[in-house]
Amino acid sequence: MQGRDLLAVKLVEVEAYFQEDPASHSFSGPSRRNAVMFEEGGLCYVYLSYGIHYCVNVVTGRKHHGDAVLIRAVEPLFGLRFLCENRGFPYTEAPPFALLNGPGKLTEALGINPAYNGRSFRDKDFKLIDLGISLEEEEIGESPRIGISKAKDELLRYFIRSSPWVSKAR
DNA sequence: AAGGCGATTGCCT
DNA sequence: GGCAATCGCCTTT
Repeated sequence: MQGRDLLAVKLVEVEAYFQEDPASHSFSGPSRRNAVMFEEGGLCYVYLSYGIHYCVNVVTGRKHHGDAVLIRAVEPLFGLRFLCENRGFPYTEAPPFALLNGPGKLTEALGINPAYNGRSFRDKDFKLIDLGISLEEEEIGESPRIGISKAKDELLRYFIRSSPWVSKAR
């Protein structure tokens, strides 16, 4: 974010993807699109979904091993005005959950686009931070991943049960 | 060179 | 719940 106020969100819903995982973009090995998935963990992988929306992942594996976590929903912490503006929502203190409860929605709100592909989440202006919040086991929901056609039964979607910002079934 | 399809969303019924 | 919108990637000729 350049020349803008701070934007901050909390991750409340994610999905895990692994190299040995038929549902993962990395399953068939490196390609131009998924190349960043095979870099070291801590990088940002952005791809175009359905020719319309961008989705953002955190690369999590070692170099040459294509693992990543898709960010599916976030909760606003700071910069709500910009988040609303980016989505074309009128600003209110309590915006509808539809502002951020989907992988293509949150990238639009945060302004994440293919220019972010390959960036480090440790950059000064683009940082992923451990908030140090500890959750009880039963607070973390598990479910099959959404919108995939392979490995449908794997419970690799994780979400915070108490958060109203998660995208679907809680 | 060409065609099928997807880690989605929003609108319509 | 169904479906159109939309385009780059990947696979196949």
